[in-house]
Amino acid sequence: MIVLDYRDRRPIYEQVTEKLENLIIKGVLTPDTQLPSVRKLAMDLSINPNTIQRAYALLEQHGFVYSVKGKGSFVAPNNQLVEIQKVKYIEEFQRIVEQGKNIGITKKELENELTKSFMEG
Amino acid sequence: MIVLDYRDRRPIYEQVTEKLENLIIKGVLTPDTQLPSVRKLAMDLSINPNTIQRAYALLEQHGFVYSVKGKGSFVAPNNQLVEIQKVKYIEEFQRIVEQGKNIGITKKELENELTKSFMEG
Amino acid sequence: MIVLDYRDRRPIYEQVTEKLENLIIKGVLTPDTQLPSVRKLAMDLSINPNTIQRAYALLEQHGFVYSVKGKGSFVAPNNQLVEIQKVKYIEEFQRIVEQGKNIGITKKELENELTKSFMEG
Amino acid sequence: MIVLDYRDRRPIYEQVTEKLENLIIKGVLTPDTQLPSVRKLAMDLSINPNTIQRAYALLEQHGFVYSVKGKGSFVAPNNQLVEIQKVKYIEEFQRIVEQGKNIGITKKELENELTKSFMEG
DNA sequence: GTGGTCTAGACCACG
DNA sequence: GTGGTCTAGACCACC
Repeated sequence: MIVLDYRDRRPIYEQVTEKLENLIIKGVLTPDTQLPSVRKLAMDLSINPNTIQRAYALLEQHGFVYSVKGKGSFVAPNNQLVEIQKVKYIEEFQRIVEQGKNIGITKKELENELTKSFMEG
Repeated sequence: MIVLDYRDRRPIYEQVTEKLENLIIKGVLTPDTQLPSVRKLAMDLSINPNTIQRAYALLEQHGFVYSVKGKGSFVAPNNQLVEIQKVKYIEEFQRIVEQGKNIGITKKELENELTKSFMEG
Repeated sequence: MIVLDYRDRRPIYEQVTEKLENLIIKGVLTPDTQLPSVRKLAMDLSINPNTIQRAYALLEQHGFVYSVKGKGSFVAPNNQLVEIQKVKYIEEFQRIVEQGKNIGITKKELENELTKSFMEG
Repeated sequence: MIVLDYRDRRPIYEQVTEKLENLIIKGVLTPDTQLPSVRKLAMDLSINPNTIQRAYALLEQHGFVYSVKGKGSFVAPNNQLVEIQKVKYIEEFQRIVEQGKNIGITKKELENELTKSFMEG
């Protein structure tokens, strides 16, 4: 379900968080579904439980998950989750566009790339 | 000429490198112009000379600058530098668009953001 | 495993880098093998950890190694590394042959040296 | 007569030395010819006289030149000069061949490069 | 424990 | 004065 990339420069817990968030947003994990336990997921990915713990904490902080002591972690009902996620994404998108303008990229060029990206995928 | 952002998660030497590369690409710093000395720029930004040293080393690696011991660091004649830079940028842009598709962003939304970004700036 | 030559004019971090690259190319260090930690290797060679750090950073840049924060540095799967290395070497070889022609060395002489070198080793 | 390359990583005085040595070995500068004065050559190359001074000192040390106080520097009668030069060169050549063996270069490959280099030039 | 960044201060080679 | 290397020691993020 989740594949880690140790050559990715980002920390493992961030990768795990992102992957799980994507699964939730895409609807693969539906509201109130129970996530695998910290220990189990840690075993599956053969990494340290602390790392999963941290990822789950982030998920909860981001509002994707709620945890019940003694029971486990569950997917939160995604009310405005997608919206929040989108807003954050848009902010990053604008940052990178700004950076592009700094090195002389034109609007046209970016639109072309956009078209290209949305054709194939 | 350069303003550091200590809240930026990236290391300082990377920020300095990027800022200087932008200045070169934009033509503010023209070929064979002498950059400020390692020590002077360090003083101006009130950071350690080693950090600037590292930034300059990166700039040299990237081909934006050539350094002569005992003389100083100079802007390199920019042959295909801008092109290389653009290619790298486009790759990153595609990565982020891909990520957007993963969370359900539509082509239309991104095009709107593009228009917005290019209006103001 | 590594022996430093303090009379060598090249900086230490470069010597370390080269030695490790050779070990990887020769297959002594195989893909995904963990390198000694920065601090340990520094102790073994009785030099400063920063110097090893720099060597490892170079190795990563050259694609010989990938580093994971908190875990360690590992030998990268060597895709075309050997080929790239060879190309660079050939370039340097041509440079030195060119230099030889400048001082009147003949092809014959160099061929003799070649034979000599490949006999002993 | 001499062209400097400021992007060459070697120090200027070494470049000057090498260029002059080559001119002497090739016979362009014949024994007892007077070299340009330190100040004049410095002016011609628009570099610091100290640098030329150092190059001339090296040349004298290497035996390519003898200097007469108050008169100037003169090309030495090249008795065994070429031989000494060759010996040094051969040593370096062997070093680089050795390095090639370390990364798995074969004798055949180097012989091919040799042939290539001596064809064109 | 690991890798990575930064500072402070020294020293070298070069011009 | 310049760039470049190295040491010593600190701190951070990560596992």
